[in-house]
Amino acid sequence: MAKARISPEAWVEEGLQVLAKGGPDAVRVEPLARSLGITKGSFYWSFKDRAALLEAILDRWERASVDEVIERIEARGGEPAVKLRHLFALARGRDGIDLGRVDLAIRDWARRDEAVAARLQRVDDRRIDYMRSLFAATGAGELETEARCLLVFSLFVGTPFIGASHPGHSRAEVLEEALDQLVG
Amino acid sequence: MAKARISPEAWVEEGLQVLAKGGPDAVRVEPLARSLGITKGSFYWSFKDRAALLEAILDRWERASVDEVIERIEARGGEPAVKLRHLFALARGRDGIDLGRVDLAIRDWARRDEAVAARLQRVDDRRIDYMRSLFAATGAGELETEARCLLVFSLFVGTPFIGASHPGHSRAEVLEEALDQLVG
DNA sequence: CCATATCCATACGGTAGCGTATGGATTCGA
DNA sequence: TCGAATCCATACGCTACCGTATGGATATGG
Repeated sequence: MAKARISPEAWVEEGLQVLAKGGPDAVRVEPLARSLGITKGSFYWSFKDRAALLEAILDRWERASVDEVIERIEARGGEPAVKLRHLFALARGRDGIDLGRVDLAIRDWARRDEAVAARLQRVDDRRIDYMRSLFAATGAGELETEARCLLVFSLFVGTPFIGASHPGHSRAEVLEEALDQLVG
Repeated sequence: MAKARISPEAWVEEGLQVLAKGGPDAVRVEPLARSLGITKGSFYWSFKDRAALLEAILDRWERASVDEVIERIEARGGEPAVKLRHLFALARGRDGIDLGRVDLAIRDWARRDEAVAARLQRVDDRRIDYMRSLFAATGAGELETEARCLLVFSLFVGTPFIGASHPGHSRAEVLEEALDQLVG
């Protein structure tokens, strides 16, 4: 759209949007250029090739979905249970980009790309480390804590994938109840 | 590989494998033909086009991952809690094909294709209906039951997506503990 | 004001897959 | 056994995208 000059970050930002909506296979240079109202000549000035863009997208995702999220939660403070719910909400979305969808796309992507899988493992470890520290403050057993981490995390990951309905209740209600059972 | 003639089912079977490994974008006619040791001339005899194959793949998945699974569980019988664990295991894999991976690929696919989303919703509803009937037999509250269904289901869906490790415990251990907390 | 670095448009060759057309091979029924 | 139906190979045109090359436009500092 904008006739103005495009920064490398703009490619990454647009790439995140497309990744969220269509998966990594949909992140293509020429369509991206078209939706930015520009040609790919610009792209190959800023990036070596398509792979370099995907790298940059993953970098941006990692920063946004771990560092910045934890930073915000800690800045806001509160009880561990509050922080846990805050974590749940904040990891979903932020600013313009839908972090939840990006997250899902990357999880699927990781299943067929080792480098992405390694990066995802690092990200998940860091998130669960943080979650564990919050659960630990509530004084639960070790294995029990681990199980709750997995439950909360899979609730976070799995829920948006699930297409079922709950007769008589909204998904939000059921989610709320599930979190109650887990974090009190 | 086989020089022999190829049945339409063989295309679907191979398509499921590829879908599980690489997602719907990887299900392409010519590569599929090559891995079957044949050319696409055969394909366009049995199928109208690529979309028809994807349809057939989804049909096969729906039958295998709902009807056949529930059928087997009921045939085997047992306590509801046993059936729930049985369901958990059986929905993962069967015969040659890795139903768990297919499931994940389709979930991601549903995020960008309405028809697939509708079908997934139908499948998930049927699975959760069955699960609800099992939980109901344990005499839990309504909303609590609904929450447990969502938790078990998201555990099923989310776990294989999660790349985190659990210091001191294996994933299987943690999963076992989580299921204990949910179904007893 | 001009020279140079920066950024972008256009054109090109190359690859991969889709769907069609056409004819050859193989199987099957009468 | 011999048509006829079934199944498959090959060749073709078409589209979309990747990455490169080259030159034009635009900014920027001296």
